[in-house]
Amino acid sequence: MEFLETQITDIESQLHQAGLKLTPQRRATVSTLLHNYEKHLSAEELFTLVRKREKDIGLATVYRTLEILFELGIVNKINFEDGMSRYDLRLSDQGHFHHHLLCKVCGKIQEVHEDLLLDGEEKVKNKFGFEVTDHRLIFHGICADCLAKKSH
Amino acid sequence: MEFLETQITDIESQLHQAGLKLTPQRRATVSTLLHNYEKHLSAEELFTLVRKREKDIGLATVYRTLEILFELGIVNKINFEDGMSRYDLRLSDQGHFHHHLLCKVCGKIQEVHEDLLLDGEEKVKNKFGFEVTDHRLIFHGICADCLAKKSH
DNA sequence: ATGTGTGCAAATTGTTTGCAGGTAC
DNA sequence: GTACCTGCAAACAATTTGCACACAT
Repeated sequence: MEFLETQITDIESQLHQAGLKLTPQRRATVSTLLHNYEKHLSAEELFTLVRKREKDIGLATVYRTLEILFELGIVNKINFEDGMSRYDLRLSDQGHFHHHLLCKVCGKIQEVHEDLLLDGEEKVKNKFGFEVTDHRLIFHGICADCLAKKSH
Repeated sequence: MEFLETQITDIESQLHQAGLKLTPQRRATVSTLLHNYEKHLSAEELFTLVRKREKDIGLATVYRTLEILFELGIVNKINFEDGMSRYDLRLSDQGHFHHHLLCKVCGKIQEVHEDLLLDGEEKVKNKFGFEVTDHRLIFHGICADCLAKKSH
């Protein structure tokens, strides 16, 4: 768990570099995000969780904090076509090989930490002169659990 | 341009198979989509274009038509994180190797029709037991034009 | 004192829905 | 006449914004 504290300190200095503060509300938000990094929370879901710990916080602040974290490149904003944005921490050690599997039966989201793009970014650079800074890769399909249930 | 008529006839029979009709409003919507297939229109943008041709149509109908086309797998619904869904025809001849480059400077969206995923779907199947039916791949970055302007 | 941050409620925006009527087989 | 479709306006839901106040330097 000291691992999480390190991450928060890290984020705090990134905020300071941008002339921003890590207020109690922001600390609670970031910390809750860190504790649920694999859950792909929406702003409202995050808000309900944060509020359990920090009663003095409003939904707008959560939105504003997420926007800041997004601008600083600390979180990714991902849309799984379910009507709202979901937020995903970009932990410094996991590089940017981070994709998703979205099950269209149960809605579960799994993470994939392998490089499935291989030299895709190179190809794009060579062929289109396009300089890649980030990407979104979501596979839609049916997860192992749902496949098993289907063929019971 | 008969190419487009063929596509519409094709879509018409897919609708009929589902017990649905290709009404004048739907025809105008589909046709406008076909004529702008590389533009990644949002529902409202499409609506304004359609209305030029077919005055007797409402925004709700465009949304309903797009929803039907999406359910039938005729269009993809893609979110470029700009606050609304955009719609992309899945032309039958281009397979499903269809990715996007999103320039964060000028907002332009380019299409990539090469297979950048290689055996990615295979890997996902083997490692996670996840059966892929579709995917979304968007590269974020800076397009050639904006790179050129930057280093003028 | 200036700039940054806040909660709350109101405003905004993309999308969906209820409804009364229209049309095709 | 049954099932599908429509436009319109109202409803809805996610997100943003205006504002008056709070806090730190």
